[in-house]
Amino acid sequence: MSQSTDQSPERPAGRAVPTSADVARLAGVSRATVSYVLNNTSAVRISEPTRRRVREAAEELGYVPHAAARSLRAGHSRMVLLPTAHVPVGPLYSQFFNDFQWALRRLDYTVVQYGSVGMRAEEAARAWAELRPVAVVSLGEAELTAQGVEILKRSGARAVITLGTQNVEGTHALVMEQGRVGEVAATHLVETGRRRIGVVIPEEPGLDMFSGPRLEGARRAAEGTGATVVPLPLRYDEESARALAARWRDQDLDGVFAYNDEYAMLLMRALQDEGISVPGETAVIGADDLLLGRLLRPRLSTVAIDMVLGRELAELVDRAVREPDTAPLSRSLLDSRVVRRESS
Amino acid sequence: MSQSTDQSPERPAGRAVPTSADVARLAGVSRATVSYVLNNTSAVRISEPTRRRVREAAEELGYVPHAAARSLRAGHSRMVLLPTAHVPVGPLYSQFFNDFQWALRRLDYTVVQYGSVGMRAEEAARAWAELRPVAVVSLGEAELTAQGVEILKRSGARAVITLGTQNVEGTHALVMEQGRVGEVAATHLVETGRRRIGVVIPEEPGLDMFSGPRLEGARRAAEGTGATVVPLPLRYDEESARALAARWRDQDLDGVFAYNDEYAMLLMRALQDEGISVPGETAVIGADDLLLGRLLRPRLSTVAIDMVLGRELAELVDRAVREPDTAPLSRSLLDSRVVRRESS
DNA sequence: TTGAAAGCGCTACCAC
DNA sequence: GTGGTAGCGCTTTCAA
Repeated sequence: MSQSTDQSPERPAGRAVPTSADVARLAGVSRATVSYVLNNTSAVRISEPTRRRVREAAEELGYVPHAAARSLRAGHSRMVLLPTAHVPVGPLYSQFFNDFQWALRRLDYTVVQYGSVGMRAEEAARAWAELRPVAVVSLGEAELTAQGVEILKRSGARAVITLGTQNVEGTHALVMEQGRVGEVAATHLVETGRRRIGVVIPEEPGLDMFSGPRLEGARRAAEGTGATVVPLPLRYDEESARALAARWRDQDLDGVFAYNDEYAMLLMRALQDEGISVPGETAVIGADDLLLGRLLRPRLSTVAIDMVLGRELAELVDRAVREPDTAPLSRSLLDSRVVRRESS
Repeated sequence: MSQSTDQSPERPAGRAVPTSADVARLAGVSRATVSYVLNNTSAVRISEPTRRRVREAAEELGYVPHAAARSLRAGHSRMVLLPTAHVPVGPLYSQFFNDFQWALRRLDYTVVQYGSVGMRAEEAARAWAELRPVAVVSLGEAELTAQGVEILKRSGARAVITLGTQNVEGTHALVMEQGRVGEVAATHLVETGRRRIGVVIPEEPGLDMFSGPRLEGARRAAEGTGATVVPLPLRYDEESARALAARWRDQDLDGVFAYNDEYAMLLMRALQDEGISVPGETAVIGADDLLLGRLLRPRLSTVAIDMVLGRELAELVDRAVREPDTAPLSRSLLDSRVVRRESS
């Protein structure tokens, strides 16, 4: 809005952007005919010579239809909006994410990622609503309040789907049951005889939504077994790991679930440097089943997380769009299982 | 296009999406006034009571302006389109990416990521052009031909910026000089007395655009020094690494630049398992300076890559948009330096 | 088989 | 101060 907004006096050498009217003029037909030809409208028959003239004119001018005008006229779009606060990291997640995008594309949706870092929940929801997406799939890092959902639905979104750990009112909640990850890890440690179990909580921001439920899951698993669970804050650097390892024996820990394989590798190295034997004195288990964990000695035990297929999820989105009134679905997106190697 | 496209007979319980006309009706004013108030248009003075009535009406209806209609009217948008074929991996890249998005937002652009996996170059360019972005910043994974650039510019894009390894005609090319990475790595190996230098080439798809230039850079560095460079294809799994290590002595290699730290860790483990001492018999150097590399024994030498600030790049984009006629800028986005630890 | 025209939601001129 | 209204580019009904 800061620059001159009317027409385009600052458009230089390049001639103005061609519209369907330009194509019509060049082809010597009406705009209606142009539309029919370029959209292959079946309800109307256009002679082959006309079709060719229109196509050639469009080609010559480099005509590309204006999506905004089109969806304004149609009254709806097929845009699926994916708000992302942070680009998700990790091969597991990004693989899933690519599949998901690809599958939505195949279903003829336009997938648009909208980075919403540093906006408050409601403000962000308004920004998304301005784009009039047919569906919003929140990846969970971007927060979404009941109020935000209301705004989106009022502005025409036919499906709001949250893909995370929380369960927001009025949405289809696809839950990544992070608790299960902590649960299977802790169960494994308990069953192999550990009694004082640490659970690493990353201090890095943005991970709380995973680490919290994982800790809770671990607590659940320990309940009634006589084992205790101890939260262990840890920054992802060597200094922090060293400090934690130095206090290890004071805390009398004999097992640890280290949030994921990366934190596990960091901590395991620090423990070994401190002279604490793994798995003899302390068992260590990570999560994500990274290849790198297999390269350590001892090889790192881990929780493998099987994520639902992107294609499957895309179909869920499609169904939610087509039948907005079906009961909000709520389903778990991941399954967790222990892969025992040598560190536990 | 597949479903009934006119009006919205399938919109159920929820009343129709409110427009500025609805707000005007409820507030008892004209649509023009609504627009003035909600946009804080300074050229026109509206009485305070009227302003309040309009605001309350908008609030009550849950009115959110329609971005497509707005930009159609304005004749331009402030959308910056970021086509992404694959979600970029690695903390370095994603940090940069987040900064970049955030900075563009601050400059009042709407940042939209458009996943274009599985489209051919020209087809993708048309899809982007339909959205009429003011700028397109290609991350390099999505290919962009001279033809594609032409389409985008014809459809009103004021800046097309490629952020990658290639230099596409007609764009502002921000080059990530991957060659430098290979060059400093190889130089380091040569200077520390290595003569038969392997360069790992990942077999995973999508990495060629990095690995190719890195290999070339290594070749450049070796030139005239008497050292030879040997390309080593490697898949990111233990089997492939084991096979490569088994052939190691036949190839008479005494140093290797392993593409990045992850491949380096994989390979180093395989070499050690094969009884090849590192760095005694063979030096190993990776790239990216991952924390995990420091945890190995020997600690992994690496090439640290300093990426330009996202904010800086966002300003470049802004300038390119405001002055589309300035000479295409071409600048290097990264600087590389060797971090020598124990593996080389 | 083709054309004329209405109208999607919005903003910015020009009257009053 | 406020309202009427044209028109951005497109699709689709209705008429010819």
